[in-house]
Amino acid sequence: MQTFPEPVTEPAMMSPEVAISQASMATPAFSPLYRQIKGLILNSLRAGEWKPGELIPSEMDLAARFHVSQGTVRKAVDELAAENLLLRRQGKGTFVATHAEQQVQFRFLKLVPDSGTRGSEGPAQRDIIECKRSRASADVARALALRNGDNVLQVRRVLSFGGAPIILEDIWLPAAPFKGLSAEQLANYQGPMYALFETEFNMRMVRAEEKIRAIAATAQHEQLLKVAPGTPLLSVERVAYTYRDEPMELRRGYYRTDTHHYHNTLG
Amino acid sequence: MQTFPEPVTEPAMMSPEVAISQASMATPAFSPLYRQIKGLILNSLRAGEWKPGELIPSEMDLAARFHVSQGTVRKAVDELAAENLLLRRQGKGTFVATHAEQQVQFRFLKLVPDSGTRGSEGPAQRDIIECKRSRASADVARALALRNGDNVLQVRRVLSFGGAPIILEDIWLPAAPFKGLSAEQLANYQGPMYALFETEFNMRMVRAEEKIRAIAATAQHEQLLKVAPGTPLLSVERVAYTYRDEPMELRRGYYRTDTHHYHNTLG
DNA sequence: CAGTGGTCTAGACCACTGG
DNA sequence: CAGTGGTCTAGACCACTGC
Repeated sequence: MQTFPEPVTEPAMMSPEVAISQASMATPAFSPLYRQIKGLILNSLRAGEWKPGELIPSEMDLAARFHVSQGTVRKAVDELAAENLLLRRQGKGTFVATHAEQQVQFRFLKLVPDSGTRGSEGPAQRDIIECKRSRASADVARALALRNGDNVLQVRRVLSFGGAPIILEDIWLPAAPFKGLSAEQLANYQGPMYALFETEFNMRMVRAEEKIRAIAATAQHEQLLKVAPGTPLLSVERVAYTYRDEPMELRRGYYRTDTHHYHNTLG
Repeated sequence: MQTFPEPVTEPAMMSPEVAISQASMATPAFSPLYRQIKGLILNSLRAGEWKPGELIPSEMDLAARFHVSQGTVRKAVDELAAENLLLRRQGKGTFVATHAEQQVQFRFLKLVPDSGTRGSEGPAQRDIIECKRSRASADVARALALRNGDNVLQVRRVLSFGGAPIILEDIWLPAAPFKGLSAEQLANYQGPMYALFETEFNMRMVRAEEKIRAIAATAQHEQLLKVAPGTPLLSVERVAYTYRDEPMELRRGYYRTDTHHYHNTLG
């Protein structure tokens, strides 16, 4: 494997996808070939060459396209699959992962009922309390890598399970990429909000970081979650990132934990 | 690769390590060869053939021992390394993972200061409040797969960072495997408690599940954590498991989250 | 320098899916 | 049945460690 320009055999007429070797490099950070291939596949995902839910080319095709062996492509795809960016299905092919799949309805929601599994209480009820344009406060701007006062969309909603309000969420999104998002759209859409982001705004949330605290309910919590004054609530602040590792959503969740709990596995 | 008895070439004189193929099986759950090898390596870990921190045989040696190719051993070791049971170090070899390493001092503790990284406040101070024998209550027995009233050791301790008490922990351990554990031993030991479990009781904690809730501080919390009455605290109930997937520790932690938060990454 | 894990290849065959 | 991902092998070479 050496440095060479893309021969442009047939794959459309895009992508400067050249696998760069480090033959004569002075070892300034060695990067194996499969990682370079991984990067090229990632670029195609970022560029939208294959959209969420779609089938990507077979390993053999990708191997031919990048002029490497199937094994090398395999290792690249392995890593992307481990990061939940791709989904392998034996006999069918490799697909771009999506939030719209039934199996992983609430991939980022770790709150589960104390007894039974999620879904045992029936489908979640989602009520949009409000959806408005506003200006980013200092902390919202910092979390989303915006400037103070930049336009943001602010959504507030309540999730109920088995008829009882359990979660209150405040969500902030940069206004530009989510132009046109409305309360009606949110209310009518069936499926996870992140799936709507994918199909309507071409925004795929790939990863998130959460900071969890215990707080006392304030007046607005008491009203919307129907809890007594001062009830301890779980405060879950989440920043979600896209393919490009840009922060694209800030979400502050307030969870009732009298009948549910946040579940986490430590490897 | 077929069914065959272990030739006993040289590796000591233990282990019935036979790789079983499924040549004529009616496909009742297909298990690839590398998973069988993984199981054999796991057995050696469970049996204590290699102890935490020790070097295990090279991939070539293991391949010869199991009569498979290096690539197959590699895949087995890859999975064990991904599960944090083994640790690969290029040029040196593969080691049995341990809680005693500096890099991963608090592998299971996800509480971090709001500003700065863990350790920025200096070393943690650990005060053992009590260490006593008692009998398992119904919920403790259930969590540890014991019978009601079985003997357990109960430890209570406070962790302080930067001089301030932040965490109160109640820990339950089955009495038999941890016979001899004392408050002095806990107080004198430098390093993570799980490292002490490894070296003194041959108990390696491999995995844990946590249930997180928000609760209001009670009288004992107020006193030991020096918080005002009713302060919201994070309640973290952890069950830790060994190599054999047996629950070996129940730990109820109460975290102050006014200056710290529980950090979690969602893949 | 030898020994370790890490990468890359080429080829054979297996398990699974769908037409 | 052809096409996909999944497994297994054998061999060559590279990057890193320590003597």
